[in-house]
Amino acid sequence: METSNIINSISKYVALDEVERLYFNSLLSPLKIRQGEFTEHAGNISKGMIYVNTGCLMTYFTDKQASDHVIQFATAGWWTGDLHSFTNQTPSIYSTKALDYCEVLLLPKNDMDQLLERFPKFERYFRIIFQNSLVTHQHRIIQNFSVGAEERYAQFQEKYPSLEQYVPLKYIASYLGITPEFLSKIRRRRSEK
Amino acid sequence: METSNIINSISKYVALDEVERLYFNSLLSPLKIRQGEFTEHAGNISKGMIYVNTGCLMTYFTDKQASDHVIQFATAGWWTGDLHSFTNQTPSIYSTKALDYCEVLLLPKNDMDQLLERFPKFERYFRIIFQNSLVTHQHRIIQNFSVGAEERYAQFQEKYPSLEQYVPLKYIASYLGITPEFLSKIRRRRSEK
DNA sequence: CAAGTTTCTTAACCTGGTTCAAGTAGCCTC
DNA sequence: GAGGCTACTTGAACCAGGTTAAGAAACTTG
Repeated sequence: METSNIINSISKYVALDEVERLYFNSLLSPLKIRQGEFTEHAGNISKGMIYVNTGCLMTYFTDKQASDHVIQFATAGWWTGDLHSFTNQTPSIYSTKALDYCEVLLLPKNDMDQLLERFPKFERYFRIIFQNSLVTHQHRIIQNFSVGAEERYAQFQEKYPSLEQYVPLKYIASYLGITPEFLSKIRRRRSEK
Repeated sequence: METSNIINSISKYVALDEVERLYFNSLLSPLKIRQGEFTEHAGNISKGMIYVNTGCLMTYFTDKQASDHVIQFATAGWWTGDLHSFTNQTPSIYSTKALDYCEVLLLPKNDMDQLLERFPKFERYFRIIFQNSLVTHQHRIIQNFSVGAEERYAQFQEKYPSLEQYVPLKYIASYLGITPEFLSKIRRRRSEK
């Protein structure tokens, strides 16, 4: 069943009965996305929150100089999307692209609103998800200020060991806030030790 | 009444009845903090989430080279504290210091747990607070990568116009991720135009 | 497998921001 | 109002990381 992963994940935080499970399932649209395709595109309004079942997506921001900045990779078990556009239903500043063949579940804004209205239990789940994510984001901001690119790269590898296999290095560079050229330099420097 | 601000703030997101208001009030400890004093100290376990009624606090991280990095300023109407230490009741890596005479409300972990257990309505409030904060943090990460220090400073002034009056420049520099010396240079460059 | 496209690397040069060291200016406080 | 803090500024030397341009691998797709 396509939604068993997410149900298991939610069950770690809140206990769901049969009615809740079925209702929640009914709100999710399973999507299959080929490598290189987009689930969200900057300029459009977010279609919804995206839960990743398999594969890997990245969401990134394109600045005025037309260079991209990766803000998140999402693999199995993660939520992704543009939270601001989702919340306010305003045009998104981010795009989300599949780095891989992906199977995801889409939860549109209206459905999420109804879900939370009808079963406040899910408020708890999302509160915890956002709370944890917030901690991670704070930590990332600090790391970007207080440690150099080489160490950030090492930490990235430690934290997401599987990612480097199938994410192009240039996107990892972007996530780390450096250029692909400089990441190359780091990798070289390191291999010489 | 010391807790009227926070009640008003919550009421923007969820409607509270008299029982809920009274119970919530009973969980909050009002604290008066003199300038320079700490509400939280790195190494200790978080005492709770802190809601600012008046004044201004900053929370910062001290790295291995003993230099400080400001992650947040909190003025009236904001929550602050170390969310990671709060959630997991593990020693904090941040310190929170009053830049000013402050009046704050403390919500300890146990009390928050009980509050959420008893009145799930509050889950919704905190879910929204964290969700919004997450959007802000994502945005800050991107800005740090995609725009230079001078523009970041300009954005900071625009976003928090009142702050510069009573926050020392060195802390603003730290928040922006630059040295006080470089902020000085930026200010000079700008005043010459 | 040949041709085209994208990713990754290398190297020379450049720049935004740091470091260090000194000086100035605004405080408290006695 | 003199002495001692702490905040802020200046300038010179320096460095982490960016830019540009080119070539080498690695993957498409015909």
